[in-house]
Amino acid sequence: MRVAQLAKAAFVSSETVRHYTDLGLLRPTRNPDNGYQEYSSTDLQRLRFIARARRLGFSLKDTQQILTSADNGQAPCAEVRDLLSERLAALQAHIEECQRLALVMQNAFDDWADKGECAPDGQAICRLIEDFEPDIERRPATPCPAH
Amino acid sequence: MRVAQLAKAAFVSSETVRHYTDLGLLRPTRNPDNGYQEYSSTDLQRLRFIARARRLGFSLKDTQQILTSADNGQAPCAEVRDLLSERLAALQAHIEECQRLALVMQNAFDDWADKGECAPDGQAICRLIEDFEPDIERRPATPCPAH
DNA sequence: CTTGACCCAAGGGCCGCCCCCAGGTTTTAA
DNA sequence: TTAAAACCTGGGGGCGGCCCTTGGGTCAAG
Repeated sequence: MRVAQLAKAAFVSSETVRHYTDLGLLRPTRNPDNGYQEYSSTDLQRLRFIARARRLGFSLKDTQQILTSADNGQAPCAEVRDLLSERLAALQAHIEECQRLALVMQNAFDDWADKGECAPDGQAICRLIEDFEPDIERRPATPCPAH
Repeated sequence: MRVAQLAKAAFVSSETVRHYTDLGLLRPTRNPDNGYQEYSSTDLQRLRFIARARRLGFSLKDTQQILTSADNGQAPCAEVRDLLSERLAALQAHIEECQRLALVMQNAFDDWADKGECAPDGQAICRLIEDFEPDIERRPATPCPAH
């Protein structure tokens, strides 16, 4: 199979296939006539595996590690379980951080409902923001402004 | 003030100050003797403004836009309110997506509690993952694996 | 006069791709 | 048969918001 066929069979883009190939997650051979990449059914299995792993919340690096274990004849199941619980915990922490931020935003929005416009007094930039300091806990800023 | 002093006064790193300066958010002058950047108290005000805006969930680009409006003598309040409600909506969508993913992960984890190890049968990579296909809705993968 | 704390510019790295270029190949349709 | 459309290649840049490194120059305290 060539790039586009493999991509279609796994519901990903050709660029994604090329990206995974660059990372060494897929190992096509070369057609010596034209230099094209030739993917086997094993590559398709791996690609589908990667796509599932991604949908399960694993990073590409996680997936690479799992594949490497499997390539070495290790059963990666224990690793997979551990990794998943780590990723899940991290995701839950992330969600909580996002929720805290959402609260801060909502509170600011509500507070601002009353206040009028800044007069451009040459001093302040925008009092809405400059007067904002709800709690002094210093968060490291936007966790992830929703791609 | 020089970089480190400004940074300290606004509780950010020197690299962040330099980064904002590169982006044009801060406009120091040059000390001709040694080439050092010299920041004014206006820069400190701007930097604190930026830090607050970031804590409120605005992106650097948003903040840049707000600062530009203010520089042009516009009162940016209306803009700020609109922007905040957009960002809040996006953040809530992001949270919901993360929550869906967390559910998927939790379900997988629970399902796997029973299943044993993959025998390394030379065929499967890891049945835990390969047998995973809870619902066929194709999510675009990890939303944001918690930096 | 030497430490060590600071400053500079320029560049790469993170993550997971997407998009563009310029040119070669293969497939399809007129 | 040929021309256009659709594919392929490698290499590069871009996104966001910094952090870190390299290889220097500068400056305050002891």
